[in-house]
Amino acid sequence: MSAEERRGSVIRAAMSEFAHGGYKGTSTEAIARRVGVSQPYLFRLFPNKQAIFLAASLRCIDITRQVIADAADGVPQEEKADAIANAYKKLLLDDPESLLMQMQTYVAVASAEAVGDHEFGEAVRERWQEMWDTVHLALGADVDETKTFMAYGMLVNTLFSLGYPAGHRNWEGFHDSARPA
Amino acid sequence: MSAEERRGSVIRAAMSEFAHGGYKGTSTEAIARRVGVSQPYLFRLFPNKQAIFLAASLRCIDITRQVIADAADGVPQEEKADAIANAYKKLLLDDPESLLMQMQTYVAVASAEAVGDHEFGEAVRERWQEMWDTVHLALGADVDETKTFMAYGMLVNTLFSLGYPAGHRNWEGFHDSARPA
DNA sequence: GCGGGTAGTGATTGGTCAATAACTTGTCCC
DNA sequence: GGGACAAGTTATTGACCAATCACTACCCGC
Repeated sequence: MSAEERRGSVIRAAMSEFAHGGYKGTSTEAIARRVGVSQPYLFRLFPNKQAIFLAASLRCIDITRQVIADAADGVPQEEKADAIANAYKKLLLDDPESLLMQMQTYVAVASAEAVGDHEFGEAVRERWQEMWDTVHLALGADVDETKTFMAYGMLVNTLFSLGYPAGHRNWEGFHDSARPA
Repeated sequence: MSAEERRGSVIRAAMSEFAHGGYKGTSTEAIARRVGVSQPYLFRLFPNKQAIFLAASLRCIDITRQVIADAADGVPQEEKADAIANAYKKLLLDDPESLLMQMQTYVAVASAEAVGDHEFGEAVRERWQEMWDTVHLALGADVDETKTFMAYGMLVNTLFSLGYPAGHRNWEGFHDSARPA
């Protein structure tokens, strides 16, 4: 297998492992085991653990952005907001690791920024902005509407992370499929 | 110093340490050093590391809830939303560790729930619900208004965590004092 | 001045982990 | 068939960490 292909599998494995364990709580050994290679080989493919985490973070945001873009594609303007919202809810249900990795990314950026490391945050912000802009354009480039839409998304993220069960009153008004089991 | 007082200082120290390092990234040694006691003594005051983290999480939510309650106290109904929003933004600026700890709590709950541990989440949800209800009552118990208000709060959390600098277009529409430096 | 309870420490243990260095295997080209 | 390069491994190192155990120091009532 070529190094580039291996890097791809490493990123996929890293997303799963980091999603559950976070940066510190995930060993490079665990990632290597999931990929099926030896642990030291990871350091031939990436300079260090941080680089693997960054790649996983960016990939996670890219996937989300793609889900949004696909959902909005070919849908009449007035239905785009619903289409994106439903696609995002479906993503959360079908692939809960995606939300976990997203949250892990946020705390990792916040922690890095807090100690003066801005490189990691810069890379994440760049991709995150692409996601924001994808939503913005799809919704007709209305600043307030985009902001409100994203705000509800972040609230869903939080309720989902906190494990609020289906039927809880905080979920009133959200579509059924947005609720965790 | 009494054990109860010590527990208080431990929780305060733990909030700072866990905020920056997360659960796995923070050693009990670091907490003990900040408190000024030996590391093994922490395990006389708390049964284990998890219990310290939980106490720090709950305290963090309590503080936020109190800030909200104080801000709404004695303010005319139509100004409460602004008063709470401004007080929350002030909290984020004055005490950034508070947001970090909040985010660490969210990922910790999500991770715990993902592996079938619901006790930690249950304790956090209980306190978080008190915070939600405090906002809900202050804003006049309108379900939709509360939800939108909280949603904007969660978006501010995310933008702040990602370290978006002041003046960035994503912050348009938010009050100046909500922007990180 | 002594007994008991409370606050607190030192030493240790069994385990984990990122990263480096040195070595091996396979393959393709000339 | 040999040389060169890419893919991959084993062994190791130096550091860190949660938790337990046995011990000490102080204070209070009597």
